[in-house]
Amino acid sequence: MPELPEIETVSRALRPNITGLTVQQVVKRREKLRMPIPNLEFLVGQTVLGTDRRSKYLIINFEHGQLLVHLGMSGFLHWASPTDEVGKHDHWEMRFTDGQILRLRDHRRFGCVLWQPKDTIHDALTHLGPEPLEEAFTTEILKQQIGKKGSPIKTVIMDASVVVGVGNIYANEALFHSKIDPHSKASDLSDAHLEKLVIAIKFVLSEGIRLGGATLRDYHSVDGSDGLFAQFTKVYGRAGQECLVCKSTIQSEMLGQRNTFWCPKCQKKIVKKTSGKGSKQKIKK
DNA sequence: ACGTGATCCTGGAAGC
DNA sequence: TGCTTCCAGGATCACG
Repeated sequence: MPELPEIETVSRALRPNITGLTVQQVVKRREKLRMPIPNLEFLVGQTVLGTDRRSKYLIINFEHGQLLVHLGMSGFLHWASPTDEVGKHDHWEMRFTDGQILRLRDHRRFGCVLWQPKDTIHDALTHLGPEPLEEAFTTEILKQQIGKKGSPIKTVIMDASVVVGVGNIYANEALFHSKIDPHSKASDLSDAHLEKLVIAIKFVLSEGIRLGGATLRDYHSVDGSDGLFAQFTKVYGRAGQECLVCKSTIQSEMLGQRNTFWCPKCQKKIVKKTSGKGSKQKIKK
């Protein structure tokens, strides 16, 4: 389940190895992932200038544009040599003139490969909200993005048009760290709550990156990755277990079709009271 | 305009 | 043991 920290980790790891390589061949073994893979034969002879990330898209830079690779939830890139066997779910690859092959494997096929010509923005990226780890992502910006949205705050922060890169695991964890009940209506949050939430989102994503993408749970288990995942999550996947802070039982429930975990004691449901003149924020148990 | 929920896909876990 | 059912997830689309 690659989320923002995993993509950032992949981008950083890939950069020194791929930069400067020249494409010899592009091989498409399956036409359709989540979206059709475009024909990219025009990349032959072009040299990789570097890698980047926008939202959960890995960006591979070329002189005439950018290759956007989304790993969906089960996708990953791996290096191969010409003699390596092609896996059942190796759907696409770039071969370079030095003999290395970069393969996209994605058994659930939720990923996609897109091309974005220079100085244009692909349709898939136009509606995206701010990057959570940039300084420009502030309490004020989050407040603007939320506007009058009355949905549960957890659903709202997972909406990529509000802020990108906050997947289910990080949404659960960020709400735990900010002590906000996931059911709270987004528009009911005060500036103080939003400030805590912004700090928590930045914190959990940064921690994810620091741990090299800790949430690679159903990833091919490289030794120790499971341990990192368990060490990272305070509420996600811990329904029925003790809260690590207060020992209350962690609750779980489907919210917005996603499994949601929270501590009923540490996390308070926020309800805005609109009695009489003006409105006051009140924290309700 | 906004909110909700179905859909895509498949390996592995859980249940019978 | 072997079969079936369920679950995970992000993005998109249809509908109310």
